Amino acid sequence: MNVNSLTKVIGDYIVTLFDDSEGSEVVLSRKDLARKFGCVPSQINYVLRSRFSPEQGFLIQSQRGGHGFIRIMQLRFADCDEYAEHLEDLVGNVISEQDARKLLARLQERETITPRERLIAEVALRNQDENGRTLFDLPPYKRDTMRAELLKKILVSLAMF
Amino acid sequence: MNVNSLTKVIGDYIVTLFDDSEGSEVVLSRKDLARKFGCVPSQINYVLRSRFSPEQGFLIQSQRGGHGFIRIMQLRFADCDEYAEHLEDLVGNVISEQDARKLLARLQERETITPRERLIAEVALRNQDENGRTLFDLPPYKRDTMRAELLKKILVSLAMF
DNA sequence: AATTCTATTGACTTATTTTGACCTTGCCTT
DNA sequence: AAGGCAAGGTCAAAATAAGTCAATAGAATT
Repeated sequence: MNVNSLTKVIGDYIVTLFDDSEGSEVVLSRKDLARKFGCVPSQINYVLRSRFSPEQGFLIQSQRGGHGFIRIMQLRFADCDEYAEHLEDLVGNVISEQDARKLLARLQERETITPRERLIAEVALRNQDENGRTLFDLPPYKRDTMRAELLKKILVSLAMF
Repeated sequence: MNVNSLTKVIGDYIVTLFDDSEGSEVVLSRKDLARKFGCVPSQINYVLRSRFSPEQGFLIQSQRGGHGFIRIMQLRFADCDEYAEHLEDLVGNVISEQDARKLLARLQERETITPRERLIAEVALRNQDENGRTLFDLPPYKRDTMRAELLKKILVSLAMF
């Protein structure tokens, strides 16, 4: 009983391609990849959509027809200001509890933040949320904007470090 | 159900999983766990909410759908309750901005927390303070108690040495 | 005895992965 | 230039699994 979904396996494989190639881009063939993992080609699109989106720091370029290909490029940032800006875009003006947690998890997985840093952030966010709910009786939308504010402050402060 | 509520049994079981596993994380399936203990799946959520919260030093990451899972990470040593109590005393029910900052600085100097961790804590505290002042127009005393609460939650969640 | 906190349950909701049928694009051959 | 073939793209349904919420039940506290 395999605990990993095919999507994860393929996603991990693509990440190893990045490691091996040491460049910031990887080119692959949808058909071949699908055959390699014994799945339907559209599964590859799903992997790309769910694991290599611009949100997650990747850009994808592809070509159909005879000599089709899929190119995945990893975004890089010139300086910490640019990175901070990217983070602010990522969070936006409003963010749900779930999305905030997912973002923190992703950052931790990528070793942008440590588990302890993530823990502090989560505790701070939860605390604010709880106060908003119980003390000030704030509507969900207000809490979502306040969550975004706090999360941005935290992440941007770390980006500068 | 004094000593052996199902919740306690399941919580203890999860703790044994931590002992058995080498690392500081455990991955489980809500459905299987529920079946193992003959309860409804949502009971597992209750166990997690009540025993494995970030405030208690755990982080939870989960995924729905096919190959769904629940991953619990333990970020502090289980037996620091004593020290945690000490921290609660240290912070007290009320703490000024200056004292909070001094405490964080001291902890950082002692290398109990890293500079980045201190930064997150300060950002969170300042953010809460500012909201309290500008958004809710809270009196200083209230802000001092809320500051103490947040600081304690953060420090206790790390429960460090 | 009343209240309040903690636990249990289940109906309903949301999210993720997998699969396949059908669509679009573009090189290449005729 | 037309048509064929070889990519890749889209979309939606099915399968699977977790989350939420509120009603209830049970324990503990006052």
